[in-house]
Amino acid sequence: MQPLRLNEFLPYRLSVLAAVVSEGLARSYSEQFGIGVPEWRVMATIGEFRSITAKAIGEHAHMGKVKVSRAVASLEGRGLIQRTQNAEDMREAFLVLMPAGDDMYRQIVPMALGYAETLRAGLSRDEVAVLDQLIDKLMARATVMPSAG
Amino acid sequence: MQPLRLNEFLPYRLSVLAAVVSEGLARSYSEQFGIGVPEWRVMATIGEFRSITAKAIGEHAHMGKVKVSRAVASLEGRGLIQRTQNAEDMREAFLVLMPAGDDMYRQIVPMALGYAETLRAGLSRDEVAVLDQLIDKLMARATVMPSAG
DNA sequence: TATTGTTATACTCTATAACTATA
DNA sequence: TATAGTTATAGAGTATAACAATA
Repeated sequence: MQPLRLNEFLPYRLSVLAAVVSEGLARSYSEQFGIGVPEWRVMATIGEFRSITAKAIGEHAHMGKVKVSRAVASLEGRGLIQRTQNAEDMREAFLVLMPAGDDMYRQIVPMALGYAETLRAGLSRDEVAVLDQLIDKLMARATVMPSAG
Repeated sequence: MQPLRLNEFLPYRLSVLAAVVSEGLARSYSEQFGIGVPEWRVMATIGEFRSITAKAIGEHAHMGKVKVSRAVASLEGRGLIQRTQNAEDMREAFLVLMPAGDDMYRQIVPMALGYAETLRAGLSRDEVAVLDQLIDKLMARATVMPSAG
């Protein structure tokens, strides 16, 4: 049987890397702004699109509707975002950043971009490009794969 | 302000990729063998070293002592592993796979390696090598980084 | 005093499904 | 019937610290 060395095993390596990276960034914005990963992803998505429904956020930020709903409720309760029902389909609402949310967003974005920049700082321009391609390819494979075994 | 597009943001991309990859693999062994990620990591580490303490497992598999302790208790309760106190330091115990655990391990390893192989199947030999280097570099950066901002 | 490992506590997160309102 | 979104429930996972045993 082929040996399996955990520290050379791709799924394990990706999992640990993502956890370390995610925790490093999340610690910053959770300490400074008191929000968690789901709230950050919702704010980032609203900030990116300016006005968007909960469903579209879930699709864009890889979150289920329950998680989106709870993050939205939390952000709305803190006055960071506002929802306005769509008059043409009263089931859904458009979400936008309130001034306080926009302030926070404008503080988090440079910090987050700086974090990603620092991460990439050890890589050459070519390596950065290859990294992005590799992530895309692996995502495509992993998404299509039925399951192992 | 520089825009932040979530789907181009490295920490987010790594997080989603790792989650998709990890879930695909974990679904297989959880359905077939009824173990979760911590149990799999403990078994993989014992299988790799044949005999090892809980503390060393935690260091090797990036798990806290509480998580290791609970995974070990679960695996021991199912007769998959056995612990033997170290006569030279009675605080710790060496863990080994029992026959049933070894059987399971020998079924999971080829499946897990096959999964990783399928993941990499779309990559060239060069890309695989670069990927491993990139993960190492990013891990080193992320581990050293104090926090963002 | 420090270390290995376990247990307790409270807390958070999650998955599922039931539910409301609207289409 | 189907969809957008919320709420309920229960179960799993987590962090922290307290704890026992040993060094």
